[in-house]
Amino acid sequence: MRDVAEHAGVSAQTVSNLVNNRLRQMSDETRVRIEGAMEQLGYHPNLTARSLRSARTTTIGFLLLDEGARYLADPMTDQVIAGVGDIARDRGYSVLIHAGRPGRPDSGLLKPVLESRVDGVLLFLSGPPEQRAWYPARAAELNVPTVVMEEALAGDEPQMSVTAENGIGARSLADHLIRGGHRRIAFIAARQPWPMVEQRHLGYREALAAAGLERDPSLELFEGIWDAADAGSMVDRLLALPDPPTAIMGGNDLLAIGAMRQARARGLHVPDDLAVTGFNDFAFAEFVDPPLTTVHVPGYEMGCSAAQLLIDHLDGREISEPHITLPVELRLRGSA
Amino acid sequence: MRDVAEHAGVSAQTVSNLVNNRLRQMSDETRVRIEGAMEQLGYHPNLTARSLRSARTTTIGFLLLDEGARYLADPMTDQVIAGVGDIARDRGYSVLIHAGRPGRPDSGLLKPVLESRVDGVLLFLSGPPEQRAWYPARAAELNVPTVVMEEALAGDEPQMSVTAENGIGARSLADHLIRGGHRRIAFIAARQPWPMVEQRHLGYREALAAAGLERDPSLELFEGIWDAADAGSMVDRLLALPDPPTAIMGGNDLLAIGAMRQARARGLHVPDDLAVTGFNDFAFAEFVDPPLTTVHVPGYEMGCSAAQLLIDHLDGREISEPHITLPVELRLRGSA
DNA sequence: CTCCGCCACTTTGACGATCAAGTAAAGTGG
DNA sequence: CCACTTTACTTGATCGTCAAAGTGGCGGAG
Repeated sequence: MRDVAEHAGVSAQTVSNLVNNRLRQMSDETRVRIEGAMEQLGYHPNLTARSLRSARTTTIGFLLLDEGARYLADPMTDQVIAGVGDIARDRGYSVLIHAGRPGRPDSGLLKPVLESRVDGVLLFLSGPPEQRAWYPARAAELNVPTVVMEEALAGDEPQMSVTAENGIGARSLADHLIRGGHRRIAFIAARQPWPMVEQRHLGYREALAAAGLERDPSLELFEGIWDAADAGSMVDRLLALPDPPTAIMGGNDLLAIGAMRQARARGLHVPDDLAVTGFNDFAFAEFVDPPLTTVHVPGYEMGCSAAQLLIDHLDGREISEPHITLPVELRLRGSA
Repeated sequence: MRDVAEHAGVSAQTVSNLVNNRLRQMSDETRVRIEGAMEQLGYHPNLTARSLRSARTTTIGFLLLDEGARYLADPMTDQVIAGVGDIARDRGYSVLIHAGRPGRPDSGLLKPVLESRVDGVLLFLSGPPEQRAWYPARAAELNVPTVVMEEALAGDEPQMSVTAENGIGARSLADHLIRGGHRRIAFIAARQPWPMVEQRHLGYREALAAAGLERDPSLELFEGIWDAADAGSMVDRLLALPDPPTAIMGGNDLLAIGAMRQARARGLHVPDDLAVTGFNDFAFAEFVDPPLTTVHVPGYEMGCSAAQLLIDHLDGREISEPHITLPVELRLRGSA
């Protein structure tokens, strides 16, 4: 910047003013001269220096707490990332992805915050609720603007949140099964709890209760790592029960697909012998055999909303509603 | 840092020495005192300042050039991101995601480089080859370590590269079809070219040539934006030909699935009336109906390799082979 | 007893920008 | 013609860290 200033015969501050669009007091002549110098020298402002001085990085953190890369590789998450990326690009922000290891809560996940590399964060958590709670609390302590993803907050926390109507979706899925005559309905998910899947589990139980069906713990399985193969072994265990289920609700589409495959491998017909439902409605749900009955969750829109919320906050804009719950949509297809 | 120093009764430089593990000259007593002060004050070094001073950001850029969020939302890309994220986390690096708009090549994509926010970049390009070429060239000009993804480089460029055996994969897929008696084989892809898909297209043509089959341009369609619906309309056009194809190779799995669906909608049986193949072997390929014959591309491993290559280079390690081509694997299933 | 070298620090001065305050010159009103 | 405002800049300090050079005290060699 000093070079540019010298080249244009002005002070560095004047160059800074131009770069930051403070043109209220600058002659066109000077502006043109500086622009020429910048062009000629191939100058671009150093964002690191700017960040240091101004204490703003124009970067938001996409923080994932999860085993291995499960969460990051989830076909739901990439929709969210796409939404976040699009909004961030339009608003002039960058996105820093950082993954933390689960286990005892510690600040590893929040490293980018502690190191002052981001202005705000999007939090994707997994694990038991009492462990998850630690992170937003710590973020509040660190006074960093935070959007908690996929978690329904009570509304009195300092954070913002974006989620989908997971409970409602699961409930209507279960209602659909119950209307179809099913009385023994199983719910399967992975060991590592994802908040949005917990909401689905809750919706499932509510539907059972509302229909006067008793809850059977042996029909609720939480095993494996969100992999189709894990669904297979859970299906085996369910079908080996003395009174096996006639319908299985998968915590997400992947488990549903794994379940359907295992059912077919065991000679069962879906949906006649065993109904199967998914959740998320990822791009391929309608192409599997039979087409998957699932709930459409607007991942891309969730990413957009979250990024918008966070960036609006960072830019000091008014935020009308800090807790967003996006609607879902039942997609009845062939599998249930 | 100054606060910590004062608290511990030493100079800031001494704290810096401890933080950077320069313990050669430090009494245990002092070390313990400083550690106590850091703990007590909740001190964490400011990475922005460190970056400014040391001209290193310990951040790598994941740069995507694409329309909307197609590339980012591709089920292949998220595998790659997962791999990159895992390696980066283990090596102490962060990942900055930045998307650039396609069109006339400009430095928008390389903004994080120009602004000195990253130490090196992973380049995911799309568009015509002559436009793509601009970016690695510009990156070289800017002297930033670069790994070009999904593109087969000649080997004399300053950049590194990671790709998969796309040509070989497509070739063996086409060979399989030809062995199966197919003589009219179509190839469909999106309008916006992705490098790895070009390699596949090339492999397809090589296989035809090797089998003595004449190439028919009306069987090679490039339309839409990598969406299943686009595949549908391409299938319509192909089947309306006077001499329609008996097999369709999709540029990726998504198009293949869209093609299968359209074929079925028109009352055709896959694979008997029309054979369909995909590419990538994303998680759901084996669950569609019929299970998709495709080529397995190791997305996660590609991400790992790319990140490793780049970070090894940044850390000054010896790199034995800067151009990596990972093997693919033919997955013959039911669709062809 | 002096000198040297080593140890365990301290001091100084960037890195590249921004913020806050200052100033010369030109313009305006009475 | 003077006082005051506006315009178009400039100056100096600072953000948090790290590299390089400096310093005081102590032990051992000569």
